Amino acid sequence: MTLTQLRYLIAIADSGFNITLAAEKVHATQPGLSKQLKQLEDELGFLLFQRKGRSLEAITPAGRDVLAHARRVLAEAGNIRAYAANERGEKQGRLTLVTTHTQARFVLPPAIAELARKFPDVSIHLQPASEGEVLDQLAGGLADFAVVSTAGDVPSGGLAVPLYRWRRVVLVPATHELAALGRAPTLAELAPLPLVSYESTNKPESSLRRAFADAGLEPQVAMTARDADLIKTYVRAGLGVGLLAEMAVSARDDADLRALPAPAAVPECVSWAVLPRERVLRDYALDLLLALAPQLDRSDLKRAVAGHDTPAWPAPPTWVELSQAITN
Amino acid sequence: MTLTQLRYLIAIADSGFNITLAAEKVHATQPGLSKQLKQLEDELGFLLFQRKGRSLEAITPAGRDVLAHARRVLAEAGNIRAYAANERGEKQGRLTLVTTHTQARFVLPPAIAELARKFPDVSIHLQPASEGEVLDQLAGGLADFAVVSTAGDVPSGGLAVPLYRWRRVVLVPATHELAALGRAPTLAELAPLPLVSYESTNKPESSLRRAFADAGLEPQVAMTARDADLIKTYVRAGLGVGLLAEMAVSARDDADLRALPAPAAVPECVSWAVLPRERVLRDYALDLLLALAPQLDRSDLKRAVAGHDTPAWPAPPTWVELSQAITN
DNA sequence: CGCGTTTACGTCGTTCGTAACGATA
DNA sequence: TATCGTTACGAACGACGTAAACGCG
Repeated sequence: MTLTQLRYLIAIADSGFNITLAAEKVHATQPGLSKQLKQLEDELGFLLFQRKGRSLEAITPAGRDVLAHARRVLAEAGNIRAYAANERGEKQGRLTLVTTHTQARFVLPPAIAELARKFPDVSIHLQPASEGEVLDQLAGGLADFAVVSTAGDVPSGGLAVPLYRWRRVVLVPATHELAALGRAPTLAELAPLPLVSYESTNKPESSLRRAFADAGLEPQVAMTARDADLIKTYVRAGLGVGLLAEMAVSARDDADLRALPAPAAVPECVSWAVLPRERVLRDYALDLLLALAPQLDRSDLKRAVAGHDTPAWPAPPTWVELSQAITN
Repeated sequence: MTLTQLRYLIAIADSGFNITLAAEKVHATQPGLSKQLKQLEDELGFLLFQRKGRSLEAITPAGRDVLAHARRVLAEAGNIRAYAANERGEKQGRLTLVTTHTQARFVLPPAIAELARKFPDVSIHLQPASEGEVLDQLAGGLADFAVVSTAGDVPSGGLAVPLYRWRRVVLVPATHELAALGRAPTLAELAPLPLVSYESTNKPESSLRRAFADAGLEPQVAMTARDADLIKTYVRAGLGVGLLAEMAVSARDDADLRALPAPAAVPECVSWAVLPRERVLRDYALDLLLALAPQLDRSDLKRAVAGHDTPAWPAPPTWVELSQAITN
């Protein structure tokens, strides 16, 4: 058993059991992978993939178990390499983030721009995912860290670092009746109106639905969309009243719309960075995190990542405070 | 970076930085290890060991971190091998248990004898350790599982499986005044007498000390010893009243002594098997566990080890019930 | 001068890529 | 017939062991 064999095994499994495709991914030849796979199977004493004729058809149950362990082996080997790269002061590498659209579109850009300026040889990969998928992707080892939002709970699946607090806003065309209201509408005022909001609103446990339900009201959700840009588009089209994250509304781009605070009963949210446990992050990943959350202390963060203990995090600023701190 | 290099690294660290000694342990030559170490250091870009002249003097701080990751890599690789050996129905291998003297001397023998009969090609290694060291050794990956006892708490550091319940007994020479008592002595009756018990009694948080303290009494501990045989020896010598695990007293070997139940205020203990998380156990290890605790279900156990969830364990029998079940 | 590490060197095994072959849809 | 996996073969690389050299106590 060698690290190479395990790497090939993973590549084959991740290529849909296509050895030729896997060979390209690992920059090797197809017969090379074929042979190494056979050697690994010989050493272990059983087949890792079910053959149909000469083709690989599926992974065997035992293969699935071996694969899971192989991923851990390679993850740890990767940790050693990442640690060494940090130790050497290496300035190039990859950085993969998994996050939702709102974060990627409205929050991350300045921090990522700064990172790209400071580390021009780091290739940055944004992995978009829906609210629910983010932490799954992270658990799969596909990203260096995740950025997610919750209304209340601390996200699980890793070391959760609070970044900032934010509220939702009600967004309407300038001609809409609510535009002249001059204050936050109440839940009761919103309930009869057609709402346009995020897909996650469809889930019964969404904080928005809960807020209405707690007030004995049922919201009229006219439409849900995956991202804030779509929501704004349909608000402009007069489809309904937008209810979305304050980060998604800009004074410059959305001058034709009017934003009001959401009802007080709609709870505040917190955005978090979730760092996978047992994963060594490159120093530039911590840099990005610090750019996202200036209130954090670098050595605190390093100790938390290494030591597996969760310190008392500094209270996260509001989005308004944070965005001012970043632009200054 | 190869698995071989990491294995050599660990061997060198575990041999007190003596490459020659490490080479013997891994069945390779000394120059081979020397060269592989150098290659690994070259690839990582920094020294793993501090050199003094030509000798290795100590591990560097970075080396310590790399070493920790390397151990995890090799542990996972070992998991793959163990899984494969199970899959193949392999009947030979190693089994290392870490446990206290009482378990090794009075509880494990019949179960281990059965294991040795069923798996003659498995070499069994009992790693003795004091009460406090057991779980540390387990965490270090040095054993397949641990057997420990607690008075109340569930042991941490792995998947804790309750094996049996047991009580302590008061042991005196046949001529001792207590011998004729015919009932359990009270704490007050024991308090003035010189006691002979385990070393762990010295710790203020020991369940024995707590029982006396809760009754407003202070025990007179005349002597502590690491193992039950020593305690019995000194009880025979008239040094005091023995207070020890019921498993350690046998009707046959200790006919010259008299055993009384301990005071009711001395709490019952539970013996546990603690299985390291994230470690694949060989099937014969589970066999041994089942021999130790017949009330367990094999598939329950397998699921618990694989699935990381702790099921509702069956209530453990008392030692008396268990020893009858084993001898039948 | 013994102990332990490093360097040098020759051999062997292994891996890898190219090319040809086989099977399948 | 196109696609994908296996087999065959030759070249290159790398690992390993023996032997010798080097430093240090």
